[in-house]
Amino acid sequence: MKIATWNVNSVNARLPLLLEWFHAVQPDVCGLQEIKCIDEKFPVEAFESLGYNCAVHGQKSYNGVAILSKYPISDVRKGLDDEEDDHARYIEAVIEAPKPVRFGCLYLPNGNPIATDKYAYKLRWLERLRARAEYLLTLEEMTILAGDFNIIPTKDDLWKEAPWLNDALYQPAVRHAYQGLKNLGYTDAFEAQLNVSGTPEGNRYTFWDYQAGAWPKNEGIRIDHHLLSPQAADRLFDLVIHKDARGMTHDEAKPSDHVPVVVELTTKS
DNA sequence: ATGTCGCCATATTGGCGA
Repeated sequence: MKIATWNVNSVNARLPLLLEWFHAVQPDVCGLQEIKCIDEKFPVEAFESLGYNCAVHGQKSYNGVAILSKYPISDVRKGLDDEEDDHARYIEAVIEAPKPVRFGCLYLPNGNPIATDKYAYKLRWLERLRARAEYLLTLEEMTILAGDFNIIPTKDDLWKEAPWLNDALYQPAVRHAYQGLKNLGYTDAFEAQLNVSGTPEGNRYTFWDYQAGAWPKNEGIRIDHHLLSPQAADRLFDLVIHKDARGMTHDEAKPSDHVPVVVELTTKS
């Protein structure tokens, strides 16, 4: 069972590329972030024609998340909790596969610049995510929290440390909060797979900025993650970062600045 | 830090967010 996450930077601007990729890769489930549209403008029919069910939590212009699934989707939840939050950044649902998976798709706040309320919002959002993550573990289900975390977990997850020392993606408090999620009992799928089989072609980045020639210079960072509950981690079989998607074009469509990351779980009993 | 994107208002460009 293939479970993907992809920050697409506008689902409608990216649609031809997305359809090509979904047709080729055939993930069973995919979380999308930064769809940048309201629910009514999400291209449901295009994805349905490829065999996907859609659950959408959209917003005008910014943010917005969605879950696509070849299996039926149930128990859809939009938003982390009851706290007031005018950003659409979290959607969760149960994927009704033979072995059901609870899937949380998240777009964590960027938080820059760090001396502002944007950074405080990121830290608060991390506290709220931790509370939800902690609750989900009590269910003792196969659970995956995946998305654009806007967190660079370690020094190995960037090409050079200096430019990031004052960036919200690499602050000690933010990295500590990510470690805290792992301390609860979640496994970072990339780290776990790295321990088993190394990094294919040496790449571990999931994002390359549009600016300053970051992509041709391979100045990337790893910020798109899958966190697996113990029940899901026990079934981790593979993880593939689709680096080639960063160079994809399709007619007039340009690539996202993020690439898809696909986790494969075994379905044997 | 910035060589770029995408969205939107009320446009034919500029502000915003990333």
